[in-house]
Amino acid sequence: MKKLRIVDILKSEREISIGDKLTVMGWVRTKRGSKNVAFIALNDGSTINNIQIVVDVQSFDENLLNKIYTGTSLSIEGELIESLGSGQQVEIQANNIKLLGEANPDEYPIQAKKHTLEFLRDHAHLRFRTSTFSAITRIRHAMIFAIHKFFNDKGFVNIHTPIITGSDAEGAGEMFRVTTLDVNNLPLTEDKKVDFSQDFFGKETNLTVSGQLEAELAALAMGQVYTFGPTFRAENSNTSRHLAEFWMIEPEVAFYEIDENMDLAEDMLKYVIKYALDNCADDLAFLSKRLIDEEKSKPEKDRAPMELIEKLKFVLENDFIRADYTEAIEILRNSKPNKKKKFQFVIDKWGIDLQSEHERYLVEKHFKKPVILTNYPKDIKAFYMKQNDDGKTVRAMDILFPGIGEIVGGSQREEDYTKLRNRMKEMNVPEQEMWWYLETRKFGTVPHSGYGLGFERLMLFITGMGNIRDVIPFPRAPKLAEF
RNA sequence: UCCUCAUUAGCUCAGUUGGUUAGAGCAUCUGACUGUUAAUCAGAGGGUCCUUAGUUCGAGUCUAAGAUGAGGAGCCA
Repeated sequence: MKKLRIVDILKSEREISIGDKLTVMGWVRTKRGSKNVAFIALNDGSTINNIQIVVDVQSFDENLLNKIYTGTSLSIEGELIESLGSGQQVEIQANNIKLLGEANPDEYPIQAKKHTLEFLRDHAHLRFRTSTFSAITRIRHAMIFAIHKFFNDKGFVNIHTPIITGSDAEGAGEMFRVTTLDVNNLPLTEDKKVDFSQDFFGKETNLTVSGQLEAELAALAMGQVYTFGPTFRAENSNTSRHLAEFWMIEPEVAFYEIDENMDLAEDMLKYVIKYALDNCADDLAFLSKRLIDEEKSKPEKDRAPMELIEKLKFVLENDFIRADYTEAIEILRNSKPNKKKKFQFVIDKWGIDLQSEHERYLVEKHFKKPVILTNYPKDIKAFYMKQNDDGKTVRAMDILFPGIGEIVGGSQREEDYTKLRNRMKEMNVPEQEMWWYLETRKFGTVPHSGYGLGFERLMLFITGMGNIRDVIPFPRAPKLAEF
């Protein structure tokens, strides 16, 4: 008997016809019914949609049927029939039901009703079984695949940069230490410091906070490379936009100026959005509906101006705004909230860093589109960014998205050996630990650019979810490592 | 880490000015009924009111500390 996944049973060009026998396996979403007939909505994770199993109650053992609840796993042999009900086109008339695994309703926490996302976070091992989370998980896969496809089709080479790093000079945040030393009995040097020469690597090591520096090494030989790997930040960040362990995409391209870098980032974002619209229509429709329901409980002024799919199409069809930091400061300085001192941080002079409230004003109120800001003051950006001729700014670019803030951060890199070395000295970046990075500027240096995209931030945008802990299966954050 | 708010049945929530035996919907159980769509109808069971200390004759309700969660901020992707 043919074993089929639910997605393949429900699609229009299916392998089997009405009247054919088949086997289907999955988990019960709901069971309804009575003495004569029962209906089981079965889901196997292959699609957001369920297949309806029709059970003639009289021809089955009552004890078996009494054990079928939400969460129970079943193997069904039956016949594909056209549905007599109105909610679906086809369904399966069960001939044989095998109970694979019981789910005691007194203990099984997931019910056939709406649960809060907070509750599901506490049951992360079971939340894959909900419609919302299975939709997110399928979309997440599609986005991973789309990103690799985008870069592969453009001839990029994927680089696995190290997860354990011996350099603590990347300056991108607090790091998690990696050690095999006995933390209850640390070896000490003569001056009572921990003796890391006895550690596994013979030196201090940490989990990576960015693959960029290593990706640059590869780009300065391979031309076009990208990384897509786990990234770790030990910051005590308790927000809906931060994780301690997240996935980052970092393309790095030789012979690339900042404008080409912006084009690449915009093309990539639009490519993956289109990929989602083309390949995840059912899941997006479900999430859109879910979001609309959720918005109904909010006051009208706090509601999103567009529903999810409309928003994705809008971003796809419009050019991102490109503006200089200096222009942004002028816009903000002359803005109503600034003049009325509604901003918590009033914009008074050139050179200050933009706060979330400013970025949100630019994206959501002023431009009403994604915005790429460039040419930031050098003092608020990293040491490796290319210095402009004005002596004040660097060729940084941040892409700001509505509702999410900074989704991409990148720059043209400083390729001049002397300028880079001087900047490292000014910013107290230890030169001796970065000798390998500097050597790429000493030997055959070329202009190059790259950026970092936070994958989970992209997922927030694509799915319309509000909390980053709901777009990754097993979130890591302060006090959160249960699952 | 800071600010604000929250924590009551398995889940989502209500609970008046501090006052008798803490309620509802869903879920579960029992029964009825039905090609049902998170089925419906009737009934039943189900509580460490987050924890600790305090105020009070009396605390779900007031105070303090702590835990956990949410929203916002900082850091950033």
